Amino acid sequence: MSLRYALLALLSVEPMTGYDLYKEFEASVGHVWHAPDSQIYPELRRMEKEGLLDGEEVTWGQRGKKRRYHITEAGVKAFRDWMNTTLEYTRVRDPAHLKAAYLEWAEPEAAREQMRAHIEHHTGLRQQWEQRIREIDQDRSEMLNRRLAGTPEADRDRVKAFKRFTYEGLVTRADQEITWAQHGLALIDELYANRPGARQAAKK
Amino acid sequence: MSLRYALLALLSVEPMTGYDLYKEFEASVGHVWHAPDSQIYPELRRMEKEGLLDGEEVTWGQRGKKRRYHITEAGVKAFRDWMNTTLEYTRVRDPAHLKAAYLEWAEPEAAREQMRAHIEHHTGLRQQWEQRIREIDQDRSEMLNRRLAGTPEADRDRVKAFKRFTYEGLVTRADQEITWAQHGLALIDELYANRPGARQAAKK
DNA sequence: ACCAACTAACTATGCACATAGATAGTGGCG
DNA sequence: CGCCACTATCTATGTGCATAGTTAGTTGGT
Repeated sequence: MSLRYALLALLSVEPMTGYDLYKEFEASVGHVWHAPDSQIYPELRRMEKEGLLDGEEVTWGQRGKKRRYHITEAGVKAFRDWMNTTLEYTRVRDPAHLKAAYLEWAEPEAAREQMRAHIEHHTGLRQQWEQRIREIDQDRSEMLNRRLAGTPEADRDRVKAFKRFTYEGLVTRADQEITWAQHGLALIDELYANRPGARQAAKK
Repeated sequence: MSLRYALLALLSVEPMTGYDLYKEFEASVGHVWHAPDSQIYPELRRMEKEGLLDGEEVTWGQRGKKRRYHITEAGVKAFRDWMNTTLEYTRVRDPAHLKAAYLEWAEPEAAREQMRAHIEHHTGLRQQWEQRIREIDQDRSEMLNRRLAGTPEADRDRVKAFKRFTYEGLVTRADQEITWAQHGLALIDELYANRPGARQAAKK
C-alpha cells in the first residue's frame, strides 16, 4: 500500500508521466521503495479514478502521446494524512536469517558463499545510499533540487535533513549486515576447522 | 518461496501436524519467518503432492482426526539443496524509511510518534530475540533440544552456534534501528526548536 | 535509409500473503 | 450438563508483487 504514497511524494514536486515516475524510481525513491512499471501504470489510473491525480493528455512528436499526471488537493491531503498516521509494522519474514539459522545443513563452502553474497548485496546497497548522501550534501540531485525550489526557504533545511537522516540509517544498517556476515565467515571457519570444505583437499 | 523450507526445517526434527507447525511458528521459526495457518495447511498438501512429505491420518479422541506429516528423502534433499543454493535478494521495499525520507510533511508530533513506534516495535523484537538466545544457551528450547537429540554429538555445537549467530545479528540490527529512531527524535526536536508541535501551546 | 536505443504504456499469469470467517471435535471446569 | 478454551482444518477474497511479454512511436547515429 506504500506504492501510491511513493508516487504522491514524487508528484508533489511536479507533474509527471508514468514513464517519468518509473525512471525516477530507479534514481531516487527506488532506493527505499522499488516498483516495476507494470505496477506503476495501473496504480496511476486507479489513483486518477479516486481523484488523487488529474491526468492530462500530452502530444509528443508527430503521433506520439503520453499522459501526464498532476497531483490534486485530495492527493496532497491523502499524502499528508498518510504521513501523519503511524505505520503498522508487518511480521518478520527474513529469508537470509531463516537460512542462517539452519546453516549446519549447508556444505561449508556453500555456507561461506551465502555469507559472501550477503556482504556483496549489502555492500552494493551501501554504495548506492552513500552516493545518495553525497548528492544531497552537494545539491546534485535533480529531483531534490526541484523539490527545494518549490519549498519555502525556512523549510528547506528540514527537507534535506530528513533525507540525509534516512540514508544515514540505511548505511549503518548495511554496515551492520556486512559485519554480521563477516562474523559468519569467521564462525564457519572455526566450526569446520577440523573438517575443511567438502571440495577442499585435507592438509597432510 | 521460503515457507516450505521453514516447514521442512521443522519437519526434519520429527513428524508434525499442520497445527503443530502453526504453533511452532509462533514459538521458534516464527521469529525469523511468520506464517498464518491459512498459508501452512495448503502448502503442506502441495508438498505432499510433490513428494516432499508423507501424510499419515491419526485419530484423536473418539471421532477427531488429524494429519501428521513426515519428511521424505526427497524432502530432506530439497531442503539440503535449498541450503546449498545462494539466496536471491529482492529489491528494497522499506515503508519506515520511505516515510522517514518525507518526514517534513508530517506534523512534528506525528513525526515523533512514528519514531517512537519504530523504537517500540524494534524493542519488542529485540526482547524476543534476546529471549531466544537465552533459551539456546540454557537448553530451554523444546524444539532445539529435540533437534539436538537427533544430531550426532560432533555436530551439536554447530547447530547451536548458527542459531545463536542468527539471533545475535537480529539483536544488533534491532539496536541499530532503535538508535536510528532516537537520532530521529533528536533531529525533530532540533529542526522544530523555533516552532513547537502544532497542538502545543507556544511559550510566552 | 535504416537500425538501435530509448520513450511510453499496457496486458497476462501466478504466487505470496493478509484477513476473515466457517466448521467440527476435544477436554476440563463448575 | 453446559460452556469455554483449545485443537484441527479449510475456504474465500483481495492486494501486492514478480516476471515476462506486447505494441507503437521517437530520436540520433552511421
